[in-house]
Amino acid sequence: MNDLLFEMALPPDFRWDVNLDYMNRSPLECLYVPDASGVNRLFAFSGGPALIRAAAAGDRLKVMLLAGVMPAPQEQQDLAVFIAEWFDLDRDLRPFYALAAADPLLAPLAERERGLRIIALPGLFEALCWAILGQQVNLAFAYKLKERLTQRYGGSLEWQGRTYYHFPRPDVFGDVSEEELCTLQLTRNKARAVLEVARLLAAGELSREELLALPPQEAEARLLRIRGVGPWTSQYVRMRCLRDTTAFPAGDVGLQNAVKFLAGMDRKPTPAELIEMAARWKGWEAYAVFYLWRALY
DNA sequence: CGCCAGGTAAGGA
DNA sequence: TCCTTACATGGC
Repeated sequence: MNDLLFEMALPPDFRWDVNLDYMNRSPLECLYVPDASGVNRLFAFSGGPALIRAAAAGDRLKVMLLAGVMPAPQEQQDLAVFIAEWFDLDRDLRPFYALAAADPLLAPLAERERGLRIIALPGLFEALCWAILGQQVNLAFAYKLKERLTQRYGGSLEWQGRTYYHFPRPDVFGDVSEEELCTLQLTRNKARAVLEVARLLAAGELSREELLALPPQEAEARLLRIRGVGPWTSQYVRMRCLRDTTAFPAGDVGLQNAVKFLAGMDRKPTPAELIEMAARWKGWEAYAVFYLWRALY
């Protein structure tokens, strides 16, 4: 099966190969599978899972169904929205590039990575879990934790000798205990936080729509009320899920290392120093962070 | 073995 | 408000 579902227009200042390079940054990623020309990802539709492929052709992005159920018309519209958010297709990056060109740290990166978008995590549950799992552990381990969570509780579909997974839905954690998650080597705090987020989402006490409707500071405050969600996690979720370009995870050790490296410092900058520095990137702090992260690869 | 890793909560000055 | 400290485990 290789049905073309629809095509999407790609904006200026977008380069598919650069975004694919980003998606190829870790072979441990379990929620999508990029290759030389496109990316495959499993989605959960009402009729069951479907393996979707996105691949660029000129200034269009082709979205195909590789295997699984045919999504209903409304689901295809939702899919188009998801993909537009995933690759931040509706963003006009010209102001960011104008700002970056005059910035000593960003200028070389903006040139090297030109056309890179913030690759989003549009699902709030996935985004919160990914942030929680990534707290205070190296990325390789965080990917393994995510893979274990996904393989045990998510959905899957096999296609051409490979198994694809989608992230679990929050409601499947209703009867899961902290102890059970601890066997996957989550710490007790991570297990508790994941279960709490799952419960809030399943109960409708937290939703992406609600957060998107709030002013950034109030969305921030709502996220911080969740035990296990601190400043870094809330900023990270604003940046990667709510797609707030002003989010700035100042406590991020990857950001600290990137700035230390690029600025030739003999120590990591403090969060306060980074916040001061971020004044140069006003309105585009999240993009600055995303590009600065790329300096580490 | 020791240090670090895309932090957070809790306790105390 | 601004320090400490415990947590907890893999990667290198």
